[in-house]
Amino acid sequence: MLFLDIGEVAERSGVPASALRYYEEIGLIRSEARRGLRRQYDPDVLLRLSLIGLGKTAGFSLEEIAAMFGADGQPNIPREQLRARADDLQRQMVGLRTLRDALRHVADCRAPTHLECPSFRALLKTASRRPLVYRPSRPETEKKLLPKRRKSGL
Amino acid sequence: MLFLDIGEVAERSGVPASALRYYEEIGLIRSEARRGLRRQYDPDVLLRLSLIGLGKTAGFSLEEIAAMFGADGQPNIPREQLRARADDLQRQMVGLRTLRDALRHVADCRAPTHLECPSFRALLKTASRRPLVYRPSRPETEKKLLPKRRKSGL
DNA sequence: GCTTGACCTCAAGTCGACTTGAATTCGTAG
DNA sequence: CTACGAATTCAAGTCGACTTGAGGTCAAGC
Repeated sequence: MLFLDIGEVAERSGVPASALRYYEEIGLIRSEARRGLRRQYDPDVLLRLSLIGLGKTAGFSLEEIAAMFGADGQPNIPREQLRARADDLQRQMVGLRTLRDALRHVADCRAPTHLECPSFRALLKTASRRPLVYRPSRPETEKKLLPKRRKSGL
Repeated sequence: MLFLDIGEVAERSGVPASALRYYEEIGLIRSEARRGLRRQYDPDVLLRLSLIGLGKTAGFSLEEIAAMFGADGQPNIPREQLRARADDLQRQMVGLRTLRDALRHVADCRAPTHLECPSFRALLKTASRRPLVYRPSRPETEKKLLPKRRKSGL
């Protein structure tokens, strides 16, 4: 057989079997057949899982990642979306750099307490109330792009 | 009175009243008194909330933030912890920069599909299976540093 | 033929940081 | 005095991405 058992896929991809079943449930991957009860996966699923992993590290949600695969199963990522995400990352980095510098400054500051450090106080004014730690600009997701739970894989 | 109602604190700080009650429940802030049932806050709570906001944007969990306040209520942030977090941010930025560049490259790539783009394929090898999107190095948090739910504020 | 262990399904639990809702209690303005 | 609105408590719900557990099935090796 050219098919893989779920355990095989899990081992080779590093994605736990429970996650694989979950991915299938939400239609993110699929198994090609069953042997008895057991899912049989096309080895291609490994590439797909790499893509999914990449999407995740890039900060896409599973729902967004699912939308990036066309009906043919080929990844179909709009270049504009990639650029937009790159710009998100850029903005995130700028914020992180500011924060990093401020933290370092405060760590080295000689003021007796942090509260007396002027740059710490400045930081309080500026850095607060700004969500910095990864809040990707999700265009209004109208729910149900993915059916929450479905009976079987896609 | 020099005290503030919860609504006042909410308005001035931008933190919803429900969140303020939650913060109090977990011992992150406290109210000084009650007028009838109503919490009365010392105006100092506003500074404290700024600090909390800052901690959040820096990626600390509420639990970690709570640990940064000494028993006296003064913030007491170990400089080493600040440096460590700055280094976390640094690492996070490096990863983000790589990812950003890769995304831009792929967006501009002339290969017919992303899968045929060599740098995309390279990205699959390297970027995958590496948690990038903010997973701060939490030293083993042994649970129950903060009692999950407690009867009253600290 | 029997055991073993990998796999199955389905429901429920987890985590963090809150929000929401229902039922109730007050303080204050009219 | 009464109504109003702001607060209160407590339990439960939310979100995303899974994990866990109980109880059941099945293919392969001995």
